[in-house]
Amino acid sequence: MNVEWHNIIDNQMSVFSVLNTDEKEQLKRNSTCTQYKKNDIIYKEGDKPSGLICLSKGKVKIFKEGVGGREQIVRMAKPVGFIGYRAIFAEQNYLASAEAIEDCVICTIEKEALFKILKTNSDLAFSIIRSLAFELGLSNNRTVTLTQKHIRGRLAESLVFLKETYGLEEDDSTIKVYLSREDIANLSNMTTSNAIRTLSTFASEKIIALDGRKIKIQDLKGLERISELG
Amino acid sequence: MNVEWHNIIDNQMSVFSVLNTDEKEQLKRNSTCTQYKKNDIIYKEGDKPSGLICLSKGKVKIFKEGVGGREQIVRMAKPVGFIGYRAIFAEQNYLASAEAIEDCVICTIEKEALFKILKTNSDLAFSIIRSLAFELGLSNNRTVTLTQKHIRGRLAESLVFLKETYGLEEDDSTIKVYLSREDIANLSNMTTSNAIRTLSTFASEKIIALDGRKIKIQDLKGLERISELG
DNA sequence: ACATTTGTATGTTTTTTAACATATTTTTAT
DNA sequence: ATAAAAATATGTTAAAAAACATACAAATGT
Repeated sequence: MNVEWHNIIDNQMSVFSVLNTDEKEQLKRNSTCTQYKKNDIIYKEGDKPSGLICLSKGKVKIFKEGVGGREQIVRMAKPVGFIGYRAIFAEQNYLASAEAIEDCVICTIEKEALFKILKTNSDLAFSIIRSLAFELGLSNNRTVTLTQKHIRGRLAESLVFLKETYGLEEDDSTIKVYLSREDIANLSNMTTSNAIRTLSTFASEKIIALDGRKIKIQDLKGLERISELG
Repeated sequence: MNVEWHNIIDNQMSVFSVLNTDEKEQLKRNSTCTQYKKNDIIYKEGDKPSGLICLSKGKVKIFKEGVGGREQIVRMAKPVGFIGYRAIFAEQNYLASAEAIEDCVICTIEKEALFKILKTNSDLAFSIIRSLAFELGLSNNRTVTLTQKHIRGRLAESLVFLKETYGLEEDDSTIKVYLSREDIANLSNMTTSNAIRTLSTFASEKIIALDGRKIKIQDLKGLERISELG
């Protein structure tokens, strides 16, 4: 627990870096950590959030079910980051579901303890306001991208997005996340068939190289060009 | 100026209702009001926000330019409400443009004055956090709707959305906003031709009645059914 | 009052993408 | 180890929506 906690709270990148020792101690006393296996559901659309979920280890997809149960991924989370923070701050139930795409460790901070500190620490409030506003910008961008770009543009953008979110392996070309073709399709608003087909086309054009779920980016500039043109 | 100000600050619906008299006075001293004519641009994608813009009178569309300059409306603002608050709180430039679709009166609160009060008033901070989180939920919903529903479903949803946002005229059926077919198309992610065509179809099915830009909803239940089915 | 532009309407064609079908490979469970 | 299930791959067909073309009406400027 302590090591996970250190990861979340004391991390330089964390919004909690603005808290003092006492405040951190308070949050810690009101938190619990849990482990999830790959493919485990962390929460489902419609559930009531009990606290702020922090991802300490592993990767998580956040998705909504649309027309006919068709899944749209709206966010890909990485450590250290929050999951489901929109619902807790909007004081609503979850509007999306979260599923572990790798084994994960998450810590949940109780809502009351968090809100109490939020009430007195304006730096934390500013941090959260900035995060939500930033995320809203991303969401509006995604709306335009997914509705206006063609299949190749959407897939190219998703690959660039995955590279920027999770980074590259030591070889400096393999995207550091291993998604099913179906997940790639659900991220890019297309059918699984079309994701497979278009990935194959990119591979035949030497823009990427495929090896199972491993995706190597061979021509980043080319990929970005396809993404921009739509 | 005073009447506009009253409209924005003292309104029950306003997030500023949590402020005390002194705080309201502070904001007022650091605000300016301007008038805009129909079709005037209030700000453009890429501009730097100078303050928090409050819409006191009139209606405004917020839109992004996508592939090939194609416009996607991401929000429709009404009085009393904010415009461009995402950018100011994310501390970014605008990611969308705002245009008056009617003659408008707007008041701009200087960023420094607003942030100063935000620093000391945690209720205001909570209000803003809740608003941003709520809006993020709407944005994610829209992403799924616009990508997954078919033309009829998207248009039906837009009409219901416009009715819920702006309400109905005294006749209890005419939507209280007068948009061009092009704007309706840009709200619903379709071409102008398809918006015109599908509106005509709805009219021939007696779901709506058209008279110029006036849209009467004749069968709300039917419209909602089409929207839900996609 | 007239010409010009802008908005509305509708038919036809073409492109894009989903749906469907069917193998083949890989993973998982027993 | 082997059967069953899931994931991947690719070809074909069908449906949806965009693009294009053209006509007409309404608003606007001179």
